[in-house]
Amino acid sequence: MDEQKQTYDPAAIEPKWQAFWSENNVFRAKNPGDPDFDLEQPKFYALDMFPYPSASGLHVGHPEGYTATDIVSRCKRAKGFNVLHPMGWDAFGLPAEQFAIQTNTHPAEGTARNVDTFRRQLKTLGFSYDWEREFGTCDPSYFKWTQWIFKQLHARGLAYESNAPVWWCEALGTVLANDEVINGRSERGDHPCERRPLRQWVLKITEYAERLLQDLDDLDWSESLKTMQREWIGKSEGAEIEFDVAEHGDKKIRVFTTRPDTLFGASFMVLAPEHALVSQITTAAQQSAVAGYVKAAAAKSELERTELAKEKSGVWTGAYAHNPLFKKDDPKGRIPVWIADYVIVTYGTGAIMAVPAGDERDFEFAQKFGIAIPGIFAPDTGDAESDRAVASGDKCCTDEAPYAAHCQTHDGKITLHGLSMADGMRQLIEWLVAEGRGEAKTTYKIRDWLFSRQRYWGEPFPVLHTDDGVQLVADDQLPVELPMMEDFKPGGVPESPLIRAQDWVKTTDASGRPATREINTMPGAAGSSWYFLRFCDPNNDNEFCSKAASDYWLPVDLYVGGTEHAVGHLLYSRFWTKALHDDGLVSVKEPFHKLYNQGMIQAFAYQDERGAVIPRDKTKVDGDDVVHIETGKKLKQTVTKMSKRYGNVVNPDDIVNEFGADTLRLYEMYMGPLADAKPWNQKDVPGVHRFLHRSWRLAVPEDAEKGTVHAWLSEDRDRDAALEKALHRMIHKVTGDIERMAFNTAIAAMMIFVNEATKAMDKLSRSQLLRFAQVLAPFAPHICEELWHRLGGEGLLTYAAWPTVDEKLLVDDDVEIAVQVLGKVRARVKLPRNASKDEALAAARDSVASWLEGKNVVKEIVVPNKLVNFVAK
RNA sequence: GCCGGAGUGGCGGAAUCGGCAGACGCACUUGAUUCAAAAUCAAGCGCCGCAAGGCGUGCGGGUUCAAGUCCCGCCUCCGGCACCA
Repeated sequence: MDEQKQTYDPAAIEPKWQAFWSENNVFRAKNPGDPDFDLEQPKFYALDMFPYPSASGLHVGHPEGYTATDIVSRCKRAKGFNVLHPMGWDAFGLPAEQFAIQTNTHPAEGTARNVDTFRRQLKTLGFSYDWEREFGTCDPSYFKWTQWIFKQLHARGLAYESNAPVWWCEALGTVLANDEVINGRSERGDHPCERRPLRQWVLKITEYAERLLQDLDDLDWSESLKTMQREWIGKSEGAEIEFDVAEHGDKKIRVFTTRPDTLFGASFMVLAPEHALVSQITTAAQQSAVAGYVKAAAAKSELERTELAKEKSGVWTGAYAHNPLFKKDDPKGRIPVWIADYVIVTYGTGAIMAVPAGDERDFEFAQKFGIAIPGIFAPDTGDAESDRAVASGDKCCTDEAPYAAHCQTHDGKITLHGLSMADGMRQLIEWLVAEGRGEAKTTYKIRDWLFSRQRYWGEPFPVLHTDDGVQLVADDQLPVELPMMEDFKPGGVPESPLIRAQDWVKTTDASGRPATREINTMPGAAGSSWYFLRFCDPNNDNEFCSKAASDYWLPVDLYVGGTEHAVGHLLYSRFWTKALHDDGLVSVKEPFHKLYNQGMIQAFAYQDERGAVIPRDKTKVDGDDVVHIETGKKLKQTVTKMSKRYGNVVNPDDIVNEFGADTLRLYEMYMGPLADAKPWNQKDVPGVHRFLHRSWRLAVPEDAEKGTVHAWLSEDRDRDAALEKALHRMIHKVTGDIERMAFNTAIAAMMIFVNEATKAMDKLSRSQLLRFAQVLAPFAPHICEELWHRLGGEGLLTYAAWPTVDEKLLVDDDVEIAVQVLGKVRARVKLPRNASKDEALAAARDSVASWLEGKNVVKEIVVPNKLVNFVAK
């Protein structure tokens, strides 16, 4: 075949096997309809969050998750599964365009180059992807179907144009969705954003809010991620209640509350400053104060509004509302209407009833402005001072508390006293409904998905604007491709650069009438909302994905990636899947069954006594310490995110060049639990590299004259019983650990085996080494395929059946048990496995005789095959 | 403020069901090999103590024959949410 070196040489064997796998299409996944497809074979779909191909290339964080899914994929393949393990590129979007502007190139060019780099880097790592399924979201053959799906959403009324206020980011020259704006600043670039009413395309994700919430329960996702989605969806149950505005006959204020039962304690109302009623009900005397407050609130950025949240502010409108619990002419029901910026116009009805005795914010507000705080809860703490305060309303009581006796409707029909909170709410809502004053209501915080951007590098909408309104481009005209533009920079106006491509914009509709194209483009998350579906059937020109293919492959069995997509991509993908399901286009309701979040790979950094991180090139190692080169002062080790600024970024290419891909894969899996954040420690890398050398030496002699493999391995022979047991124990451990994604302990188990085998090297059999190579292969595939080949394993290791474990070999004949006196280990004794209780006690008592001398054993605990504990006084 | 997760040697981490804390790796120490170094191999390596022994999983209590693991109260760090009525 080729020149065979005797020492472990990853630089030679890794490219060799990568080429072999590629040329022979070893990792191709069979699809329904393929000639050799077998529907009986179980399937496994292992998916990575496909990367955004940035100009800086692969980061060590990428291979962390990719290695994890690759291990599972290779193991499943060996266990007889038909495995779908694809890779592609999330290639449309802002950063590519930003980079193109900076470097004065076209984003298509830069993206293609970056994709080439990523592909090359990933291929050197030996991932078992089915590269025939590769695509990028910016490929016309892909975004044709992204546009087609948009049409399906539009047909069902899930896509609409809106003029509502949206987040506009001047620096990025585009509008952004809620999940892309954090505290009023853009997630990407940290630029300030502001609310502006602009015509935009919006997707009606709110229609799916309840199902997106309910269906979370059955997913195998971490609780923290589910919590993030639940909080984002933000469901609240309660009621809407209608108040008349006094002296304004027909004017009514509707409020949303989660505690309608506390209506008895409502002593004022608050409208958001932007609320439509404000200008209508404000009295002449309050006109200027109210106008001033509204203006000031509008000028505040979102950030200022939340930052200044500590101190309540507000202005009285001069108007009064009437609490429907009281008779029309009862002055107790007459409560003032205020405006304040702690009430948010976009949530609920933008107006609240304020119950200072039951809500901390309302309490704070009432105290500051001297508004009445009517007590509505009965004392029950037993603490005199506290009880007095609760009863009089001097204390806010936000927990569930018994109602006061006077909580009774004016008609006497409802008395809350003695009821539970749930019953109180239910009865009061019933009363309000009967009175025509309100109804039960559920609200959600989630807003519809802002789906258009004023940028060039995205999917064009399949939309034409005509005098008659919006028309969708016919299916046979898809895809609508981007026009080639020299200058695609965003303009200063909130309008897409595509407006300058007038040749493209001006067109005709199907019947030849003049039309203009939609000039906004879709957001980056459009293409990533269904790529997992396309991977099932990526080369289909007639459908977005055949039903047979998606029925077979979906849902994704294992999805691995970072938490940064918790409320963006992961929610949008679930939404699109449900929408397509409702159209009968896919069978599943959820795309990702098991989701695993990898932790971030961090790096060590060094900080001075003030805590400032000193860049790596300004530090040096001095004995056991790391010191600042300029000052010579000792620095303290800390852990940070990898950052160019600190000079502690690790490039995977460097590791591959120095140690090989197998070492990189193994090291990243050995660092610690996949889900944990953990620091890269360059000093640990040679440790796993040594392990591979030791593994290699189990098979290959250093001296070429002694042969390709050790003489004793040339043919099979009797297996050494002790090694066979150690091997079975190891295989059992590794198999279970892969199943529970505990790769670090799996590797530790293999190290233990190699250590044992090294000590009795010439007792190893060929069969034992072949099986060892098989279980190591998912982690370090190249070295194992090479060992398999050299040892004369049948066919390719990749498709060799996973070794079986003989349960009988997992147990020893003798066990060592710990002997404790009063819970402290004082001796160990060796006993036959499953020795009787008496036998164990007798042996144990002898072993700790000196500890029991002069003492009275009052109790004896025997845990079979583990320990004996004497309780002696 | 609220909701999660975590805190174990010099470092990364292990302990899957309440049953021997520190697996495995790194670093370090000693020895073998070597002219020497690297590599490799062998041994040691939680803390205090000459030893016997004692102490030890963020802190303080508790349950238990037995607690890193369970309960109560705190501290610190990380992540998320945050005037959402």
